[in-house]
Amino acid sequence: MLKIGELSDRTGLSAHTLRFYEKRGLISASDRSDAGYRYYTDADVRRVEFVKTARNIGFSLGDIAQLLSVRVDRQSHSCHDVTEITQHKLDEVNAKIAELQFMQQALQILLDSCCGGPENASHCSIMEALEEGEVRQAARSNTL
Amino acid sequence: MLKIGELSDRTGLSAHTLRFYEKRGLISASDRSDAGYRYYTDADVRRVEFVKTARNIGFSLGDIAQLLSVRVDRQSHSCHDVTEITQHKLDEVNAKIAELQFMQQALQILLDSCCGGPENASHCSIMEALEEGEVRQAARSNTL
DNA sequence: ATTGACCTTTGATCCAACTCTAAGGTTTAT
DNA sequence: ATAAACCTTAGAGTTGGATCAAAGGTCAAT
Repeated sequence: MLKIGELSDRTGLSAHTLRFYEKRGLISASDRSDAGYRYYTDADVRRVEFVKTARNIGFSLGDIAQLLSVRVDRQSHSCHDVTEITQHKLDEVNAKIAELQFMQQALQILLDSCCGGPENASHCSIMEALEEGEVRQAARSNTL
Repeated sequence: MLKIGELSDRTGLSAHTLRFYEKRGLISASDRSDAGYRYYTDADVRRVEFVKTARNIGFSLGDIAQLLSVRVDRQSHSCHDVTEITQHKLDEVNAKIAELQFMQQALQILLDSCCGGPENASHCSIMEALEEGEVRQAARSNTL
C-alpha cells in the first residue's frame, strides 16, 4: 500500500493533483488509515496511469470521467460509446486547429507585408492593416 | 458623441466588454457627462475597431495594449517593434497547432483501431490502448 | 522524546477574457 | 410626472486544471 507521496513519486502527479482528481471523482484511495492517510493499491496506480494517458492525449477531466466509467464495467458499454467520446474530442481538436490555422495565416500575411526594420512605424503595413480592419477574418471564439 | 450603448451597437462589443477593456487600459471615453456617462468620438470608434481587428487575429489583450501604444505614436516605434509582437504571437500559435496536431494524430489512431460498433467494450482497442499507456505522447502543456 | 518528513482538510489563488449582479442614478418621451 | 430605457460602480462569478497556503495531525528514526 502506497501513501499519497509514494503514489505521487510513482506517477509523476503531485499529491495536490491527486487529491484534486479525487475531488473530481477520477480516482480514490482504496483505503484510509485511522488518521485519514490515503493508501493506494496497484490497481489504483493503474487507474492513475490510465488517467495520465488519457490526459496526455488531450481528454478533459470530464471526458476522462466518462472513459473511467466505461473502464470499470466494460461489459455494460459498447465500442460505440468509446468512439463517440473519442470522436467528439477529435472534432473539438480539429475545430481548434482550424481556428489557429486562420490565425496563423493572418499573422503570416502581416509579417510578410512588413519590412520589420528599424525605420519608424509611421507607414508600417501591419499597423495599417490593423487600422483598416483589412485583415482576413481569422478566429472566432478562441475558446475551445 | 456616442453613449456606451450606441458604441456597443456600432462595434458589436457589449457595454460590459467596453467597460472591461477600459479597465484594462485598452480604450477610454473621450468625455464624460456630469452624471458620469461615457461619451465616445469617432476616433474612439476607430480605436475600438482596431482592438476588435487585433483580437480577431488572436492577439491577447496584453498584445493589443502594446500594439495600441505603437498606434498612438508610430514615430517612436519601429517596424521591428511591430513584427516582434506579431512574430511572437505566430510562434505561440504554431506551438499550439503542433500540440493539437499530436493530439489529433493520437485520437485518429485510436479511432482507426476501434470498430465503434454496438458490441460491448470488453475488448475495445481504444480502452486497451489507454490501459497500456501505449498511445503516442501527444500533448504536453495544453495551455498556450 | 524530539526532529523532520510526511500527511490531513478547507478554501484561496491563478490564468484569460469576459459576463453578470446588485443597487442605484439619469434621460427621454409621453 | 412617470415609465422605460439607459447609465453608473464595485465586485463576484465563469471555465479548466491545477497549485498553494494555513493550521494542524502523524509517523519513523534517532
